[in-house]
Amino acid sequence: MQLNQATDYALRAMLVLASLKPGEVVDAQTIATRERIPMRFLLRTLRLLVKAGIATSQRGVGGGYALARSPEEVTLLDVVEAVEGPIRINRCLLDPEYCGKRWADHCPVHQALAGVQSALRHELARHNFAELIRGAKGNQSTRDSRE
Amino acid sequence: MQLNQATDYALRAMLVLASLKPGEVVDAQTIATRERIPMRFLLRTLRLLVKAGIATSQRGVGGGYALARSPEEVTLLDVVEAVEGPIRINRCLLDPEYCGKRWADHCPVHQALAGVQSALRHELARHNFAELIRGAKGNQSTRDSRE
DNA sequence: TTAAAATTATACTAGATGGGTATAGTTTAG
DNA sequence: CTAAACTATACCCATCTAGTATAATTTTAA
Repeated sequence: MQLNQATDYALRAMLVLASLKPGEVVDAQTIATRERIPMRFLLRTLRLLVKAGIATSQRGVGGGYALARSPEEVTLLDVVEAVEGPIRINRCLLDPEYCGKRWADHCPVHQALAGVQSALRHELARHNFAELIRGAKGNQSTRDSRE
Repeated sequence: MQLNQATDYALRAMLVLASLKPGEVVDAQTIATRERIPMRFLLRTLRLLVKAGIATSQRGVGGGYALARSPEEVTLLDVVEAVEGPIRINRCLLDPEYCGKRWADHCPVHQALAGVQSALRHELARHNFAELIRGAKGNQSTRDSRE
């Protein structure tokens, strides 16, 4: 029940991209240094973001990366699913084969988890990168993560 | 971003325990057969539930497992954390060492993820086993998990 | 007091995943 | 045509996952 390291790096890289001035690009080495991310690992991760269509890349001299759309239009969910694939909280939600066969649709565990998964995805989709770069001050969620 | 198989088994085992009449116990073999769970794996998983204090066990002839409290008082969150340990969506939420050192508290990614994690835990805590055994009909969440 | 029914406690294993590195290739500006 | 950048695979090792194996302990009851 944890996001992997690539996703963490991707989120921080996206934060850098979201801060760029329009038309500007930033190269991977700069991101790697600023965010203390292993270069080769970052390159692979950035490719996932490009493939998912939330970042763009330009090769050659003076090339680099940028956001594919405005920061408001990119959410945490976009990044998480770009790196890790679609969120499936339980494999029975992905492959009905796992759902005990007998119940399929009317399994109460399945139903409850579907609701939780949906809530999780909505929560991730609520945060966009415009909000994030505006900064953490004035954050609407002050609840302790430990509660 | 997925619950592991042990958790899935635990949830289904707990569903069996929640259906017991007061004073009744059920042995692991019965659960394993009914829920198609590998016996030895189930035994280990049940031990986690016992250690976490949400199930009780009784050894010897006629022994077995039961809920430690009423079904209303056991939530999905209890089971998930009993099996997988505390939910930490990102390791930076667990170990500040990972949080880039420079920002610590004022990292916007950290803050947003803390909010998401909190929402996830609350959502898991909303579902208890009394509700689950009452059945999936009349479920309050009909949202498609794919949305 | 012994046998059988049950849980407990470790230890092990094959395969997958996670996090990272290496090597080689392609595009592009100048 | 060269250097700066991204692209594409392939590889590596440590940890995790899911499951199995072996042995011990507790309890009931014949």
